[in-house]
Amino acid sequence: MSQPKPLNLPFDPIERAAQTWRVHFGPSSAMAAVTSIMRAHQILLSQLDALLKPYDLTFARYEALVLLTFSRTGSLPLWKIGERLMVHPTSVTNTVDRLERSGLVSRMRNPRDGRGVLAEITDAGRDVVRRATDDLMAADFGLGMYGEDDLRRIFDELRTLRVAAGDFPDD
Amino acid sequence: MSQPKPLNLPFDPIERAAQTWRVHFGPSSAMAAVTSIMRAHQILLSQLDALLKPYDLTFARYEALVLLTFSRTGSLPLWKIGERLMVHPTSVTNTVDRLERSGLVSRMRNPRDGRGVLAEITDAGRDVVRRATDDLMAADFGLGMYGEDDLRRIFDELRTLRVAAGDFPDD
DNA sequence: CAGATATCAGAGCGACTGAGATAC
DNA sequence: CGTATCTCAGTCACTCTGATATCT
Repeated sequence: MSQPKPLNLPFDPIERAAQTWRVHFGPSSAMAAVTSIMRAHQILLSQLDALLKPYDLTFARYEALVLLTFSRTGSLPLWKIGERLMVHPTSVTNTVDRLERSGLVSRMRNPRDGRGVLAEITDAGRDVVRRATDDLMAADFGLGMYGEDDLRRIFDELRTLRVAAGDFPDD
Repeated sequence: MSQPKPLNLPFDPIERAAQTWRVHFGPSSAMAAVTSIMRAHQILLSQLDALLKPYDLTFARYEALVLLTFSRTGSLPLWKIGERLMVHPTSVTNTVDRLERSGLVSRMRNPRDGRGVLAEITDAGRDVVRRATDDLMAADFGLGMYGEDDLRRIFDELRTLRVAAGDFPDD
């Protein structure tokens, strides 16, 4: 992914688009917000992937590893990984393939359900998670420009969207 | 892209991850915020791409078309499209290829700079933009659950990140 | 049996690198 | 000349669909 080129425009391209939008089509705050989220995603993913590159991880693979670290036994059925990370079953297969090839997890039959497969984190996997997490936390996940209040506000604000999308009930 | 599966979990997977994270690694608000942005991006992109599918457009291609609509002459050099949309030069070539194959834009030599190429929107392109924009606005860009204030707050909050990433100066 | 859990093949999308053509 | 613009070839990551095998 590399660094997201600094761009270094003399103006805010999203703000400019929003102004022009207003003239042509009308209200543009939704368009500006959606574009901001797209760009924020792009910036953050670039930074995180760059931080994780030395460990031969992507953010998606890192998240899967962390999830396994969190489980009591260090292993989880693939379907549960997909559920928690909110990704497609075939993406889980792919992610676990890649982690297994790197020796960070290993596959086992699920003794409690013959249909299923468990991904179990290896010692090497635990070691990589620990070091990668140190790096990510040192970099504040690319969000070092925000204070605690801002971070919580971003989370809360986007939670509304996730609830509306049907991710989970609003309590 | 289709609808982002409603997920329908009985709990917020990001909140749960943040709680566990706190126990294992410490403060987790940055991790929760970053994961929220990732998920928000995924939800919105799915919805927008689904809305645009009838027009054989992706959101990236739609943005390029809109940009051309906004220009005085209906045409822009490719490098400028890349600058405004914040995407890689080869991605612009690819996007314009796809739009050209669909007959929505056409390429011309730049009369003012023989090195460059202009993408010019066609009548068919203008027609598609108009209809697609109607649909997107009717769907509030997938952000209908927010009010004006929320939308502006989201934009402002994420602007800080874009400035810090070097996209443009903070005035 | 129907339903759940993977996996595989194949496609699309977008991002990138590196090399090259062309024009300024 | 060096620089800027664009294209091409190739790689990679992620996502999805549709089909299949296996097990409950």
